[in-house]
Amino acid sequence: MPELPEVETIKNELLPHVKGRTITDVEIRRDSTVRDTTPEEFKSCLIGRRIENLERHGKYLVFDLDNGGHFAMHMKLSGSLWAKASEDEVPDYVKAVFTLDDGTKIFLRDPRAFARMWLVDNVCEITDKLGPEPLTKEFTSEILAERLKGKNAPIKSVLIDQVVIAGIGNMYADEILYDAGIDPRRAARGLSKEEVGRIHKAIKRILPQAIASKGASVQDYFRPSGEEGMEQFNFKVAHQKKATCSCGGPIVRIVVRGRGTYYCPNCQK
DNA sequence: CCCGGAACCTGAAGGC
DNA sequence: TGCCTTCAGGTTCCGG
Repeated sequence: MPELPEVETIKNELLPHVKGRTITDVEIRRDSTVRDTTPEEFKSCLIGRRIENLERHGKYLVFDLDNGGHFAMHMKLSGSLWAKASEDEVPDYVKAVFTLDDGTKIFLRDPRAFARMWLVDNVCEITDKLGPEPLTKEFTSEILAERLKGKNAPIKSVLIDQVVIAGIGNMYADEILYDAGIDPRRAARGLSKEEVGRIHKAIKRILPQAIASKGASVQDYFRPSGEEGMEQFNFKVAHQKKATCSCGGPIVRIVVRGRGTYYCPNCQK
């Protein structure tokens, strides 16, 4: 599922295909993909616009347009963007197609049909709802401690709350807590300063490593080339059904606040 | 404020 | 083998 490292990879790898290109056509194959406006208005606002840049905010991908407007996408569980020369084979489960002035087609592929896109006047509409970006210099251990302060919810739930930190989802939260050696059920406010420091260090290690691997292809994540990411092969606990930890103990799946959670009871206290 | 649950979706996995 | 049921997951919204 696209989390911060996957959306960052999509942004990085899609950019050379779209930067400076003008949108010549938009096809919406499933109306519910477009939010807050009609597919017709969405199309008419995009056709003829040049794409100046791409931004990632948390798990959101934002296209900057030459008229100062933007449109945003959220891949939710199974969305991916494929860039193809026009006559190439077409992926399945396509919900929207963008044609560019050099003939490139950008396909929104989404088997679960949860992905959404919408027009955005000001990027603040997106960033105002999000906590800090975890990979910035400003995101220190002290800031993390501040964000966790007073929260009685399990640390796993707090880490995936986009209001607390932007971009961490279910699978990376599991990997981060394994790396930090913290039981996912621990109350956030009960963590010591040293333990918060370990989580902070794990965030700063796991997310860049996943970006270097071009994301993790579990479920339906693909890069714009159609290739898979490689980070899933580095997972220690996430989605490791019936696996054994390096300590010799079993990886266990539990449910934390309704989310499937993998961890090692022996290594995570 | 905090929490739980439903809704949105449908391919895949599991049960019989 | 094949049919049927259940599950997973991010976000939003509603209700207690």
